[in-house]
Amino acid sequence: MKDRSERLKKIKELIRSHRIESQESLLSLLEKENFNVTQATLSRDLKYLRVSKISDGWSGYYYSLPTDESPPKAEQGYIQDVRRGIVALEFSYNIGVIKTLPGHADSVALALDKLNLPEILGTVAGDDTIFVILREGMTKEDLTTSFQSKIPEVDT
Amino acid sequence: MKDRSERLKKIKELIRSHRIESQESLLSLLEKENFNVTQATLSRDLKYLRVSKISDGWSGYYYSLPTDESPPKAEQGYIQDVRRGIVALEFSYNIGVIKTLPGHADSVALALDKLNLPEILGTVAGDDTIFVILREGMTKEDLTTSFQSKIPEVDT
DNA sequence: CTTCAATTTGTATATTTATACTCTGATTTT
DNA sequence: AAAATCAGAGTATAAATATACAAATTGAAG
Repeated sequence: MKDRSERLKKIKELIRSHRIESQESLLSLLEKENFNVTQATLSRDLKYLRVSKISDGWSGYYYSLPTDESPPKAEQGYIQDVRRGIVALEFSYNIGVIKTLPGHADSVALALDKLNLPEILGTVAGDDTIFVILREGMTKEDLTTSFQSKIPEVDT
Repeated sequence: MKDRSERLKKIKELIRSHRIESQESLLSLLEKENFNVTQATLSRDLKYLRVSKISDGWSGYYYSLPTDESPPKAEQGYIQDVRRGIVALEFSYNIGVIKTLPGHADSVALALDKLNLPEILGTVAGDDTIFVILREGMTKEDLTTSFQSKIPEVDT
């Protein structure tokens, strides 16, 4: 059927470009694109597409396409929310390494800078990786606390 | 703590060797091995391990370890890229600075990333310079060892 | 040994996701 | 054209999973 495959395509596109943490939020993204279905259908679509929900090992979960479906396509970001672009965050001493969706490091780093978090001395962005240098005395915990209090909501 | 890491190890082992379709069934496998925990703990373990539940596309779901836990694929091509591009490598604490031929930083860094070396937390590339952040506890020596085992005949 | 802070876990529950059942409309068969 | 078959989707609900909170445990500092 025509409608279904259109929808499947759009779902893949959305998953590639956004950090999506639940079927409900994916659902509302789809609505914005004028695809109106229920959560049940979405669940079936995701099963069909072999999409998996994986952990960033830190603050939550997000959907991901199977590896042979997620090519390194660096596309223009419509990321407004810092958290939405972040795929993983780990620390080594005073340096944090953030992994983002491909091509999104730049915009996420910019957004991070704008937050003016006291813990952050500076950032450097590559394509899908950001280094965050912490100020002396600041810890990973300080940052995550401050971070979560500044970032009001997740997804839409 | 001792118990936890034992358990995590066993969980990885079980996931590698069985098709596991729910936390409950994983739980009972663990019980047989004398690990007694609740579903909640298991959920947290799986999050920590970044285990994901994936669909086989038709009959159901099963747990799977993240790809960098499973056998590495064809990385031979990347190895050549890495070898060819590196001009110098020096460390300051947990940060390595790699000098490359002009304009090559990007491709070398990409190749480095693909190697998925356990010592490397992340990289960011400029034009002819790459920063490499080491994981906590890892040293320059660990990296060069691991590096040379994957890439014979490179001086650092 | 005590105290304080950090980690780990269990309990209870909320949230999220899968699915049994049913309906609809499209397509094929007779 | 009616009957039979089938894929897709909605509804309601079951099943699975994540998490807030409190209790327990460990480790470090005095």
